[in-house]
Amino acid sequence: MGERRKGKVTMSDIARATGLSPMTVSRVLGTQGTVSEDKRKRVLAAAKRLNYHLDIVARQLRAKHTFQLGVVAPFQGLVGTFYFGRILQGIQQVLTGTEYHISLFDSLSEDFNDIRKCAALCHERRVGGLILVAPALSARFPQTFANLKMPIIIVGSTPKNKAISHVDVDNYGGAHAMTEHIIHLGHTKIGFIGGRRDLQDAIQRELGFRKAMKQHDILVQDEWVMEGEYETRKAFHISMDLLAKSNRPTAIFAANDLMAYGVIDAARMLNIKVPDELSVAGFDDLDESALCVPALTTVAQPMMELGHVAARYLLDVLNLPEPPEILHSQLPARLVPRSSTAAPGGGRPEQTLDPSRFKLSQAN
Amino acid sequence: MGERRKGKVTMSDIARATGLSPMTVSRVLGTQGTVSEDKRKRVLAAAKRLNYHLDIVARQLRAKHTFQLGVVAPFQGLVGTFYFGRILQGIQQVLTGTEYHISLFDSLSEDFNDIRKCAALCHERRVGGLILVAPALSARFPQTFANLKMPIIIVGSTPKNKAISHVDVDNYGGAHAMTEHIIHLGHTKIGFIGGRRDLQDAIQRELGFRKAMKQHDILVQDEWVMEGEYETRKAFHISMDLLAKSNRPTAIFAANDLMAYGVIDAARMLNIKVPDELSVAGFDDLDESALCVPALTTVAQPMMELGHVAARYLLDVLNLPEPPEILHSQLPARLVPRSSTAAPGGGRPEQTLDPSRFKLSQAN
DNA sequence: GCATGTTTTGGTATCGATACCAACACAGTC
DNA sequence: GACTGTGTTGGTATCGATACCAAAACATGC
Repeated sequence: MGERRKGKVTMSDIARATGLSPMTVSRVLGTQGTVSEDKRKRVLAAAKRLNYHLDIVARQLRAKHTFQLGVVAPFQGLVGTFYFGRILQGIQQVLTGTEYHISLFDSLSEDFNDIRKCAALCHERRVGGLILVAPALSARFPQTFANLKMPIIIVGSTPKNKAISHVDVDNYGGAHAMTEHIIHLGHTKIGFIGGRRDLQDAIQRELGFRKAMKQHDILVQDEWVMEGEYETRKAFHISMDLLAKSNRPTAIFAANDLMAYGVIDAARMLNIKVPDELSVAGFDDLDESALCVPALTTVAQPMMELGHVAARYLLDVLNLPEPPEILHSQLPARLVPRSSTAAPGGGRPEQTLDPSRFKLSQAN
Repeated sequence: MGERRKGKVTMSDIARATGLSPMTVSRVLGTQGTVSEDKRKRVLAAAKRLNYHLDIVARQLRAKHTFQLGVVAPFQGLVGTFYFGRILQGIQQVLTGTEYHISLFDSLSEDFNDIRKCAALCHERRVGGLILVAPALSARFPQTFANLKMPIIIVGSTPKNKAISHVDVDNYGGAHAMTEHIIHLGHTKIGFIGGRRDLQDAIQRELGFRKAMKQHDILVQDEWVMEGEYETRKAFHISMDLLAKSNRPTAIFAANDLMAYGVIDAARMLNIKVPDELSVAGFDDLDESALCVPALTTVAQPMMELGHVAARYLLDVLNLPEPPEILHSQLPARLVPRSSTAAPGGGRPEQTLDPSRFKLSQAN
């Protein structure tokens, strides 16, 4: 049975083996076009017998369609993160079952002008569309890709150029909701630790905080608002200084969970009880946040859904007959109250050891 | 100057524009073969003027070489992790500057028999080689891919089939070193929390622990050895039970950092001081481990280097004229002593607030 | 029977770049 | 001038699958 050639088995080989034309074989194996049941079976049998594998490269050349979506992201700093993993999972979930696949590009791979190189690469590889995962976004970045004239969507950031589709989390709304949660608990002395002010999401979260404070006529104390760079260590230092002051806030809203951990650590060092003497809130809902002590009150972001929306949008652009509109989508962030926040002054309605700590948040 | 066609600009277009043959154009733009300086400039100028972009798909078809390396990993559960991010970064670092690129495949994308589908896919896409990132490894898994007869290397796991190359971290050695570190501090009452016993690395870490104990003639107390599933929550529960006993260990070695956090949390709940009354050690050296209080003594794994080794191996197989040997590589894990371990009984030579906490570990 | 419509099949050109071989130019040497 | 060698060019076939068109097979109506 093994009439193997040394090289690759092609459709022509099958055509020869079955006595049919290559075109008929293609119709069977390429899964389109009508072929009589009889011959279809003969072809499939021969394909199996010869261990045939379709060559996608050849198909791509002829079909002018690679069935690849490019995902562009800065490897350094993003790829190993919670966020990116979820987004990628979301994209893959949508792509599973379709013929499309992910092609990954590193937006920072070489030197600085690499953005253009990266764009050129996507062009060369003929990806059908691009998903730019970009929490920090220089203005030039999306523009360079927009010039490629291929379908494109930005995830996790809001570009200035309104002609470019994007999907992002409602950081503003999430921060606003969290601030209101803290206010409703009865706090008025509220501190805020933000992220780097050149990051879109950090800016939005701070704006949400300030807006809520203003709406409730609570003064934002400048010395209680700090920039924390989104990392635990810096937030810890800042908090040590802040909490050592005689006049300190009764609640601190950190713009991400990592920083909230730092605040909690600092409080612990200074023997300040959380949440009795200090409420702490974060943003992100990392896996650990449901599990740490005390379980962290935070804002969950629908990261996986970002991936869903982005992938579905590109598939629609590529496959629907209708001319697809530009998409500007903001997915809501969800408040997740846990036990690191409580009413000020220890009059606490919650237990210290929150039972919810032992339930995994069903975030996303 | 804009003599644009509506469709794609091809090398033939440039040939026509310059009056040269397509072959000469190819030699310039394909960057191989010798062409006189004069004509080279003419071609490059025309290419720029016409906004030419090389079509990699066409080249791939002719060259029988896609310059793609497949990276196969279970998206669910791995892609968003610290480990995977670092490995991927390592791979990309090696690939940067070469013509190769990463093509990502989800080993769990559909149903269970998908492993074969996934393998077929890699075949169809003509990837030059495969990197299987697989912390948990069924025996069938690598075998299915090995049948593809393409260069392949397994990362983060050690396959039974010795004919398949792999690169892994020396979990055994790392655990052994950590156990000795604890013993050298003076501990003899040492507990161990392992990972799931169906995971290779968990098994190796436990073996390393037991070996070191044996070598130092210290009895392993069965009730102090537990299975913790690599997660904070379970480890916390286990530790609460364990530490509440009248006869409890003076040191606990958790087989990963997440579980060590759980141990520390439990100790805190029970008012047991770390490291004065209980030393705690982990394994992984997550970013947080250098920053938490107390900074965690742990074992750093060279994840990025795993990616380096794997990618370099495949490039060598694909490009070196020599027949490349099968690679079995174990990279050493590095002991990172911090302040969560100390001599037993509070006779501690270290400060409670370790200054090293404020230095980022330069791991990887 | 013939005209007409529908479905199945085959031949051939093509996607865009490159491998291979043959042709050609220009040195330098006898 | 003829001969060899090196370096540069062009023509053509090809990678493997599919688009397009034409031919063939079959069914249906008059």
